[in-house]
Amino acid sequence: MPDTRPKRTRTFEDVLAQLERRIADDGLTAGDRLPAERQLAEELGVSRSSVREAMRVLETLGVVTSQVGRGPDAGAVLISRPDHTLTDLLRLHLGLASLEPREVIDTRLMIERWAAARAASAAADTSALAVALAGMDAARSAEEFVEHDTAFHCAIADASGNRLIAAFMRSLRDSMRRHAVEAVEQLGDTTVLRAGHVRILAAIRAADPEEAARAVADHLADAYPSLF
Amino acid sequence: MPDTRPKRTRTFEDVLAQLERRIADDGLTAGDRLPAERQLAEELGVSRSSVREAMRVLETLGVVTSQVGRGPDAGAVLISRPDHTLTDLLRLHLGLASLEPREVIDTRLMIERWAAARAASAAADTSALAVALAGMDAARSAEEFVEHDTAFHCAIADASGNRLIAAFMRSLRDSMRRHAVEAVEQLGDTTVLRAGHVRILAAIRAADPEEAARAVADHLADAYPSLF
DNA sequence: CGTTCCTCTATGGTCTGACCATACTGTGGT
DNA sequence: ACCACAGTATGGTCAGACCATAGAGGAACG
Repeated sequence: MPDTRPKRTRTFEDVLAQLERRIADDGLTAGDRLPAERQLAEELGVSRSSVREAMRVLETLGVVTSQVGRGPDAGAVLISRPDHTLTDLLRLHLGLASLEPREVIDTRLMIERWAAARAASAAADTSALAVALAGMDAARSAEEFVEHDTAFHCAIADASGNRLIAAFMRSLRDSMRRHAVEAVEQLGDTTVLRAGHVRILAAIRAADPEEAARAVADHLADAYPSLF
Repeated sequence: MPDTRPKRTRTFEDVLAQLERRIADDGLTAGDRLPAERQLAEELGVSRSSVREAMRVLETLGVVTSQVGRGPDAGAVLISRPDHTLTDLLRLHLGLASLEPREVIDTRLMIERWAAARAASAAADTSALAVALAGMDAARSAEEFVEHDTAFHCAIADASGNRLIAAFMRSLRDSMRRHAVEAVEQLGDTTVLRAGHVRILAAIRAADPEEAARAVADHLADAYPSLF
């Protein structure tokens, strides 16, 4: 008897496993539709409540989205959006005080250094970076500035070509949005931040990975002086 | 009219918001209990189904765990386990083909270089690393080897002192477990891997961050030759 | 033939009420 | 002091109902 653990399996977990298996077996990808809740319940021999709880899990994990109504777009459609999941994850665990802001900032620094270096090596498209830069120059409030600043830094992650890194970057920014606005307001003058952005962009365009990483590190030190 | 979207809010999302607010306001942390489902339903004026769906989301995000029965340990208890969430997230999105293994490996390399360097700088406790090393020497199968190998690499992340990084590392390893076993089996001889581990451990003990990062990078190149 | 309008229907979202297994609580007997 | 047993609060599940939504499909009309 190798398995002495009773390890009760709840019904919705079984539904979850069946759905995951079905996705793998049928080779379903983003855009494909899952059967309707009532139909799934009947097929699997469970109640609709259990199916719904499984759907809620998949939705939380950014794997499906649900639309009411009728037609090709209605029902549970497979998507691929890990962003919201990570954002919720970080926000909640920050709220639970089980993660320190310092840990999040350090993680962001790690990611952004890597992404900038990678973008520089890959001769990535930098047009999104330029657009965000212009947006920051036109910003007339801290919130507006932070919005374009976020776009700039997420564009760096996008330019790295790694979607997992990019999703993580977006989530880190989103979960720290409040801190970012406060930091910008405390700073008052944003010219030093602009200089940092220009330097990062130049390094990526010059295909200089090490300079890009250094520029990012220096820029974050400017943005969060209290943490360095 | 900047916001024409009615953006319907489902009941369980409202419950989620209320719960998050309550956690923040009451300063609840891991170990504290949430009210019972029936009580929450009555307090918030919603059905128990909606409360349960919200609970399922929180459970998926690694914020609560539910125990049946009665007593101090029963009911919904706040926890702090982002590990399973991240693991599920990666596994499902890999299954959906919305993430390439290459992206996951790259992410792991980024994390582990950072963690090793940080551990070296922080003069971290390396006893867990030594234990895992001994475990690998005693391993008599690829699975067993990978198990201790995972422990070794997670110990590096733990030693960095950043719990977010550590959780991410653990999830990356878990979601790539199958690949790791295959890689070890293909490699056959594990002496080169052992040498890499010894070098990493030595660098961390010598408080040499740059050598630690280099050692990790070289080691991963040895472990996944097909990807470099 | 095309267009407009209305009805039908499948969908997710919500609620109610019930029953079950579980695991502690408390009581009563020894 | 101990033990056995009924009580009870908990999450887990189910069945069935109703609602709002939004496309599908046909009917009426030009």
